[in-house]
Amino acid sequence: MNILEGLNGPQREAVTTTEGPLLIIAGAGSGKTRVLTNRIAYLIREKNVSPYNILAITFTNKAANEMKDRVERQLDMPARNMWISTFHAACVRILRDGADRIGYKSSFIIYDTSDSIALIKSCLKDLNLDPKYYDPKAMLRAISRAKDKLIFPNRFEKEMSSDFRGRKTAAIYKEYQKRLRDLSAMDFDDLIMKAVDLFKNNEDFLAQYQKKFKYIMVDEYQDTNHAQYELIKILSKRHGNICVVGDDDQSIYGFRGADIRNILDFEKDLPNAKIIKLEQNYRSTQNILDAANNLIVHNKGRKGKKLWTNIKDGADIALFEADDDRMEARYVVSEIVSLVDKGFSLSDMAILYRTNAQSRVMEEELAQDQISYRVVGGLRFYERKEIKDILSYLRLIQDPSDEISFLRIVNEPTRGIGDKTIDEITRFARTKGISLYEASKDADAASLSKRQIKNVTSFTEIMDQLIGFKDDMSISSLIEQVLDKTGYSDALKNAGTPEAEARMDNLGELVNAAKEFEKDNPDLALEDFLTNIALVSDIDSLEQGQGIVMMTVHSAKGLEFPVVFLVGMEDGLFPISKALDDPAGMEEERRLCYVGITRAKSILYVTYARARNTYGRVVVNVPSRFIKEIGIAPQHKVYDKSDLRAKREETKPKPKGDYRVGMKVLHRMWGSGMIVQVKDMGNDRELSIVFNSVGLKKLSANIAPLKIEEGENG
DNA sequence: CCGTCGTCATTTTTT
DNA sequence: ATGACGACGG
Repeated sequence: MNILEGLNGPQREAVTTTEGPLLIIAGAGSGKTRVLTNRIAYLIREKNVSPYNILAITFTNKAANEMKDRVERQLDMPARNMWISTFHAACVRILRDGADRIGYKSSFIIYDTSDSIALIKSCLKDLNLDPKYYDPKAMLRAISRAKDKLIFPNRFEKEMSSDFRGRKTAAIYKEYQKRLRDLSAMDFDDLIMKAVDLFKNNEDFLAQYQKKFKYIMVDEYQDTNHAQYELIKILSKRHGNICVVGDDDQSIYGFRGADIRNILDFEKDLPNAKIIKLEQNYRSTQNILDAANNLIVHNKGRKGKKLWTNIKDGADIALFEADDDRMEARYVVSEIVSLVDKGFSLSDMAILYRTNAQSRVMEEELAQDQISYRVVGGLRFYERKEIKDILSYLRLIQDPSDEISFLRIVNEPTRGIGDKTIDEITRFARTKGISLYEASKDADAASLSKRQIKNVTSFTEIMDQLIGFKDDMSISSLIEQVLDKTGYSDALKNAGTPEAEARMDNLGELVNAAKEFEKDNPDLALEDFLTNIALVSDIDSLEQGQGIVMMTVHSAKGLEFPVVFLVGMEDGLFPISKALDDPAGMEEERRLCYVGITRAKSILYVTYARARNTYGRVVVNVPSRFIKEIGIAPQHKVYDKSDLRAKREETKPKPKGDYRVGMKVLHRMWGSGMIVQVKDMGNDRELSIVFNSVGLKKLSANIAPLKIEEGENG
């Protein structure tokens, strides 16, 4: 079997252009992964390149694993020597190798967002700053953006010194980095920034890697930030064989520091670069592609390309206007049922939305009809409280000097160690220059009461015992021991609530995950398990299973489904309200919508609701401007909503009919919108409705059954 | 020190 | 609507 067989012209060229810088503009569904895997196979088989010399970077672990599998299948040999991984995973590997050169232990731990926020809070306390004014999340965002741009604390300080707040932010950044180092911890952004730093300051170390990586490939290049760009640039400097694959129309991570200029300016950076466009789409029907093309031409800053396909027109795009979010969900469910009747499988379908919060109504209505579903993302598994608690125990076992983990679980479950005791231990630890855990072990020496000493000692005894287990026990058994010895299981069992039961189930899942990990990586230790968990996301484990999947459009990037429901297409939701008066943001929303549309292979549904429950309030919206841009004619499909209405009333009886709009303005909103108070005469209760500016204009038309009374405030 | 009550933010998107 | 977090009283 020939590697070039079945490839079209541009694809073939992309596979065989192995030397020098190459930019592949790969439209959605243009066989990008195939090109990348074949290119690797071509390098090894035809060009006699050693797998050892190849570095392939993908965006998600899922994509990395898929690529690894496909390469292995194609070459019929294990890809063990090849680096196929995400930016973050590759950097962890590099950093563990060179950690000592930047003053880190090679066993450094990786902080996720909530760990980072906890640490920022702790820094604020030390710096005597009010978290009300210096919002930890906002601070972390600022720091994160700086790291994306490789701005270290010193430079940040210089650049931000013009105002008071900037100086304080710089101080927080500085303190945060210092604390991270003391804790031998790195956050997500550090992984990239420190890897670049390590290379820049250690020529011999860099030379080693430059020599090794003769051929570098980067997938989803449009989503790289400046730091990632620098990393690639520095690594590829020696051999110059850098191949990046991306689609400027699918750049959707600007909020995370992704710099679309990386792709738009590729030729400027590398004047001898070759550019290949893959414009033939093998995924979707012509109708779906037309929709996508119609939409994306409204964006200005793009390289410009037009997808085409040999696949026939296919079904019209279905557009549905629901009265509210529940009816929208009802409609989706009824369509799913009829598609299943027509022979579609649930696993052929996906519901995509802009925000995670939208999954809720969908879940309720799917459950109502007993349709199995899976929600990807949202409250991620590894971010649940009980999971984080147990992981904190594991981290503390791994590294007893980890103070954030220590603080998280000293009193979880409650064992009588409160703020007073912890303050005292902290003070003691600081004066002696030891870690909190060491200080606890020396509780007698600290000025603690008898009772406090007893509580603290019982904690350290449990911990010491667990630490003793570490080396001669599997990870899963260790987790079971943690659950048992710390009393965590007992505390949950005693609670006896259904919610505690769910937590127990999740912990069971964690034990399973550990068993799975042991099976796949028999030679790896606890440290590697923790690293793996820190870098893995739910989407990575999305497998062909039963049930319809639900996820955000962001999560769906890189995936495809025969049937896609793109729901919640309303101005203010998609595009999100924050982007409404921000041209760059609007373009990103449009690209996001483009990603959503192009996930569909044969059937695409677009739905929106005129009113939607948000923050426990009813919000009246207008259809998304993108619907017009796509050019879906409303007459594509006409539905009789009466049975949907009936069904909705049946499942969730709502007050009907005779509202009285009091027009008492509770709160004036952005633009000309407002919140008004409404009296529901049917149920004798009051509720408030939010009207945005356009919604207000259409008030009488939109809410025909409502009787509007004279307002108090006009 | 522990639990309960009230207040507040949350809804952008994630490695 | 719901959950996280801080303030209070037992």
